[in-house]
Amino acid sequence: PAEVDAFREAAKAEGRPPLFRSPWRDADPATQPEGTAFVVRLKAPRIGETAVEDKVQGTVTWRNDTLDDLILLRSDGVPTYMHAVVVDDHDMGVTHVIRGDDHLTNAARQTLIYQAMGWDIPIFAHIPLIHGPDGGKLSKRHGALGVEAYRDMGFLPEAMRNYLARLGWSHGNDEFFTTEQAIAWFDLGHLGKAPARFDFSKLAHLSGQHIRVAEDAPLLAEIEAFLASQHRAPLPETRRADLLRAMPGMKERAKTIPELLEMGRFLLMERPLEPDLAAAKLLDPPARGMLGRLASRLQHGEWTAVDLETHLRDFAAAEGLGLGKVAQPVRAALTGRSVSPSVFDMMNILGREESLARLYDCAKTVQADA
RNA sequence: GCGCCCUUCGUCUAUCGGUUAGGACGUCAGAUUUUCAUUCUGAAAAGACGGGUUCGACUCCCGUAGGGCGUACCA
Repeated sequence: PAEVDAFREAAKAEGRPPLFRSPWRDADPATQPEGTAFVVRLKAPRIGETAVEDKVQGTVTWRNDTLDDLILLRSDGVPTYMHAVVVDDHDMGVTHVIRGDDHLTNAARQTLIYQAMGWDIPIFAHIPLIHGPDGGKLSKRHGALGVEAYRDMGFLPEAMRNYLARLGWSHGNDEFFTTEQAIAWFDLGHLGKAPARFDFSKLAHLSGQHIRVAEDAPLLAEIEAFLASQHRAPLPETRRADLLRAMPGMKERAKTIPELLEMGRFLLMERPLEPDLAAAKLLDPPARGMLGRLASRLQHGEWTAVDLETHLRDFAAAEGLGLGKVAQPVRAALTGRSVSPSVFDMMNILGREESLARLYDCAKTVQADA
């Protein structure tokens, strides 16, 4: 090691490439000093060039004098990675080596080992790396995240696969596809060569698309898995069926699992609801009075989403109000929020009893105030 | 420093010598809508730069600039 360090420093000082040229390369084994630790290096060719036929990068060549005599066995006798992968891949009968672009030079060095062993060289494909949104390298300290982090953010796994596949690879103008389609379509020929930047907006958009076309039951399972991974309380058994019924209305307006969960919140809340700031603003005294009159009117009659819409429209007309003036306070009373799925859908799923109870909760408050 | 690679709208990409350079995300403007989100319509937006080759270059070649990866007795 001391010998190598000294060599490198001298080389640097003289402006030569710091490739180590061992003085022992051609030495007679008999002249080896007794008892000194040593490494075993590959006696690599110093003339000619080495080419890697890469399925993505094309033919890439290196002059052999720019490649050094890499270490095969460390002084403690343990093989290096470079040596071990080649032997392992050969023994395992590996035919294709597909990995990150950062291994491209390793392909050249490994080719040297394959050639020295007289083994067939596998097919190489070095795919471009992914960079951060700022174009910089995607390292740990630059915000690189493991897949678990994306799961924790609530992106649908199917969307994540869709997005990642599309990063650096294309299939014509297809942007949205299933994992099955990606598997059927994927080919080394349509991979790009340049690194791609990670774009959260596009991922979110795709996630929303996948949520919208997903079946209700698997989505509920995703919500439960999400809750579990966040160490949050599981969904009450009694609410699962209602949540499933509400799912069509929920999934239209969510891009991630937490957003989906938020849309189902109205089913998970217990009376009396605590309105947030925006909802409280909608529930001013006149609105509360109006809710009381509406609730009374909804005591009887059909209770389906379409009937409810008709009733609310009629009621709004009777009050001389636009539908929005009625629906927003109703939404606030029903959910404690200003954002939610359709009020008609929610009332339908909540049922007459619970819906009216929530409306009366708000109507009562105004009487108490007065 | 040396070696290798990369470079089309802000971003992901299509194009494999002849196109009004297409699509998607995002942005902006409209429409629809009970909120939000959708959905729909429209708009702005690109071949890093300089030389060649060619009847003709985003596309092929050279150079420049910028970026990335590699350069361990790590994997």
